[in-house]
Amino acid sequence: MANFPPVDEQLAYIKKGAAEIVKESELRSKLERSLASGKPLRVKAGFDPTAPDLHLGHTVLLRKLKHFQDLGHTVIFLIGDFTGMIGDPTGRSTTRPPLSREQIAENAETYKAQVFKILSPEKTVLDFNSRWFSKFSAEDFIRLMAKYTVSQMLEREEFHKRFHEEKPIAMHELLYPLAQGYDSVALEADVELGGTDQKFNLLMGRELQRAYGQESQVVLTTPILEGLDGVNKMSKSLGNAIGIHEPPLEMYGKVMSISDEMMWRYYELLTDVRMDAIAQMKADAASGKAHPMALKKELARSIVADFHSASAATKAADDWAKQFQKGGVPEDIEEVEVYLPDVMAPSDVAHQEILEGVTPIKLDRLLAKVKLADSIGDASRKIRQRAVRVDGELMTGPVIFWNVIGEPRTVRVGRKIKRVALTPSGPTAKLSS
RNA sequence: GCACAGGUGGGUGAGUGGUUAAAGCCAACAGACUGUAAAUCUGUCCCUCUCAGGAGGUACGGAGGUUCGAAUCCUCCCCUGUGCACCA
Repeated sequence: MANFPPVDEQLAYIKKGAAEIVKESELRSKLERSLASGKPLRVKAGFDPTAPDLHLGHTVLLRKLKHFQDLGHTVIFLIGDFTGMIGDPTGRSTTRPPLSREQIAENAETYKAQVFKILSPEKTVLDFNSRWFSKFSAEDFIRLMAKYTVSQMLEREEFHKRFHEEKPIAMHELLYPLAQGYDSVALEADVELGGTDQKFNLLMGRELQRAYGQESQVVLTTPILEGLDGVNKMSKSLGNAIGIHEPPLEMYGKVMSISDEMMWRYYELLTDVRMDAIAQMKADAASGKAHPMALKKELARSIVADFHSASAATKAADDWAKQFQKGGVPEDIEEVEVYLPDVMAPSDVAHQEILEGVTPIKLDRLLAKVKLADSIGDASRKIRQRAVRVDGELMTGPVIFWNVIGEPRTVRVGRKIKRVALTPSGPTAKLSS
């Protein structure tokens, strides 16, 4: 197991794409020791058990973890099932309900399925911080709290800001950084990885390790990836995320929707394209030598291929081109069935004769029913805004006529498309894709 | 516990008795433009019904009350922040 690359080589590999390393000199000496002893470094990263839906933003960190694995070190993937009960004070004050054993186990499985798309399962140690915290007594906690001071805690920007804005800070929120920091003590971590927004928590690990008589871990932060809006960090709750489990077409489309400016950052953080190659592309785009769209397509293809397959990526590219560039319809659209009586117009409204097999349908209800609109009112507005097409035909009124027996029809609202079939009876809410 | 300041739509933030479903801004959504993007312009942005002209129902922390009429006034309650608290 003692076949580590030379220290300088390792350092260079690790530094690529890292936002900050505290401290690099310590990392170097740790690597030197590891090389000499043949003992891999223990590299830790913690994850919140409440959000097992990973998105591309998380993969920036995972990629960096992978790099450590590539170098032969031990990666500890820590699920913060205990700290999850506290709730990370980063961001909004959404109180999180404690998770049950089953939920945690379930989420852990979900994590594994997603994370191992990037990390090597056999080189990854999966752990839970409830392993040590469930045995923590009130006394232990008081001892832990005694290691840190209130003013030190208030140095944290999040707390500092809220304190001065006279916003609430709950006691338990102060415990979060302490608990997370203690994880490093319990694991005797050599290195901890996290996003730059976690810097405070990561540094806490260093302080606490020292306080508990251990050598301090090295902290490596990774940049926070901006979401689709190009401004805020990618986050599911902000609705600007690309989930790694999303279908190829959706993923491809979302990547295509980022701004040209963001494209470089995505190239940098989400692909293995080298920095000089990215710089070259940037120059080509600026000089008109390469079309930004073509470069973005390549980016989208690469990302989809990472999480699905090369063939899925190619197909997504074709479908996407069909749907958005040629105004056509991709091959695999979600098909939904709608129970006819739910959307049938009252007979007195049908100011035309009902032909054989043709039924008047309330389009606004239909759109709301299949979730192409938020509500009936919303659907009604969309129709007025000339955003609704059925089988490519622009809809201008609330009532349409539908051949009940016919094939499913393609309903389009803006960029969203679904194939809708009516079922005359039996509320079979069948979904397929 | 006492005193003071606050609690408005997804976010911010106006509004202190009556065209206020509630300004402005942001976000979001749709249309035009485009390269799919960005920028720009236009429209929409609580729910339901509608013959698409409109009609009705909810909504400004919660519950009552005053009034022809309340987000706006009164009472009680809940929540947040700040100050007071010991040395008598």
